[in-house]
Amino acid sequence: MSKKNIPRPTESELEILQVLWQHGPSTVRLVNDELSKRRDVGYTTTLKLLQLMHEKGIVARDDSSRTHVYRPALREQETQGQLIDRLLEAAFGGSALKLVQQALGNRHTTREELDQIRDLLDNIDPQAKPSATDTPDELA
Amino acid sequence: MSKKNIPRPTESELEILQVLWQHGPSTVRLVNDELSKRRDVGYTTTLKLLQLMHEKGIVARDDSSRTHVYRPALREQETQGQLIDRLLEAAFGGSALKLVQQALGNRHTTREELDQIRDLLDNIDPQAKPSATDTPDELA
DNA sequence: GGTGGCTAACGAAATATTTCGTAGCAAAAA
DNA sequence: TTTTTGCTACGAAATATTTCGTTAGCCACC
Repeated sequence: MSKKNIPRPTESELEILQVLWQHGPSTVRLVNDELSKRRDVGYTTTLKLLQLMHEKGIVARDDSSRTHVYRPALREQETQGQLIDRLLEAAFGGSALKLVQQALGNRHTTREELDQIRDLLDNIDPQAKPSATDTPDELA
Repeated sequence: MSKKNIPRPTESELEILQVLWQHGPSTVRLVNDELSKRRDVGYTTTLKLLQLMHEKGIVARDDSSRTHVYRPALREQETQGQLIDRLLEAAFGGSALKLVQQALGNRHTTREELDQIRDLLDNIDPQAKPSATDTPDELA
């Protein structure tokens, strides 16, 4: 029993998850206020969504007091990872390279961010030299 | 009139688009055969999907002969770019950096791919040295 | 010139997603 | 205590997505 029921948040659900990830445990009111900053959405719509997410196990809730408090039941990184996997399969034929190229290519990215990615690359593969000769794969 | 009706392919539609991008103009039969390699899907299901995609303008078709031939009406790169934008907004709060970190971090990527990404980075920002001092932004 | 094999066109069901209105209850305010 | 306010639960509509069955036409072949 490693990974079975992988919840697949919908777009609306992700919107809410982001609020919860960012603000921590929140009431319906708070979540709705946040969503309302971006678009027009009714209170009961947000409530219903949170209730459905609760049923699906996407969020947990504390209903000990009259005003319930919801919190994410999915970890941000893990969820993001799954979403990338989905997109990778759905649109990039599984090639992470293409995805990254696309993400960096057609987009305005600051030099600072580019540097951070370079650091990341170096951490993933400390052997490889940035741009010049490759280290031989086999050790004699 | 720059960008208005941006078609948003569903997951099934993307599956089909990938086949078309990969194989070029194709008959329903061919598309369905490809899809069938991966999962169980009826011929008329694929047909219907292609017809709907045609209505939506996601694919174009040549129906001059009895057996229609479909081809993508969306460019692969452009579509992939939009999908990344979507995901960026939906799950990463707009941070391309986080997305790339996630894409590269929790995944098995070959050294070759990592090197290609390094090249990409150098191309995007030819000024920056891989890790050392930054070039001053302003010219005196 | 009838039959079998393909193909497109519909119509429709099953499911998933999004959005609210209404009702009932509890707590706070008047 | 009455009124007002705020919250949850529930039901249901509107829409979008996925999946097929059925029907009818075309073509090649026997």
